[in-house]
Amino acid sequence: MKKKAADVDRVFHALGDMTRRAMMERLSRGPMSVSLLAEPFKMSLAAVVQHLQILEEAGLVKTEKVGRVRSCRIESAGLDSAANWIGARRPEWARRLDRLEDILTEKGK
Amino acid sequence: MKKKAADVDRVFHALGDMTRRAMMERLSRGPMSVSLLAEPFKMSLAAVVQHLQILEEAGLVKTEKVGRVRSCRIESAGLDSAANWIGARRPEWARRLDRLEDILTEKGK
DNA sequence: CAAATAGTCAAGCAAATACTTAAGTATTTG
DNA sequence: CAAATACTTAAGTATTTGCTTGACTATTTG
Repeated sequence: MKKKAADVDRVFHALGDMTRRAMMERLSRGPMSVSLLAEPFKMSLAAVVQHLQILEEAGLVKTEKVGRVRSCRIESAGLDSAANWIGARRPEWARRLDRLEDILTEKGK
Repeated sequence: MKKKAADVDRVFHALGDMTRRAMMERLSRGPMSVSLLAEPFKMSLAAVVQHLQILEEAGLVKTEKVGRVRSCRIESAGLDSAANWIGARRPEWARRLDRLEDILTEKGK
């Protein structure tokens, strides 16, 4: 159940890029095809696909090709491993505050 | 209270580098001087300081110079903004599971 | 079945990044 | 006060990265 360091590395490296984070942002609102995903970006489709590959290798995105269209969606495994890494490095008192905040927010919602 | 996109960018960019994450890992076990922090890395002290600057600009590390030694420690502001970004993009069901896990873990400790 | 669609692949280039070396500045310490 | 310590600064190099272009492969659609 332990995550390998190399996996965490891929995840953070992938999220280290502005464009790739924007793609995650887009995909977090629902799955879509490669060309629809690429639409708002001022770059070639090939470039978008290259970013997509990096996200996929990091376990942040899962894609599936049906016919001639490849559908992309967020895979939470990657984001989970990033969240865990951060959680483990944050000082204990900060984590406690978060938990408090979670509880308070729960009520508000 | 809202975080600027540029701030989140700096944080993820900073954490996107292997060496810088290793530094965070080291600092998460407690504050230390620059040269002690640099010790396990096979690179010049100057290179370590450059990484340190990036971490500091991202709000991930705070440093203070006393006499001739600069002391470094983790600052949770940066990690918080990264955690928030991830939390916002993870599908809702994943976040709920996390909260459940938190509650369960609380008992175990 | 021809044209359009949706992506794939590979080579190459320019900018960003990580790292080095070398010389310099404060601050201890013997 | 001289030597050692703990960085600091600047300039240059080499690698990595993001992106482009152009040619190519499937899969629809009219």
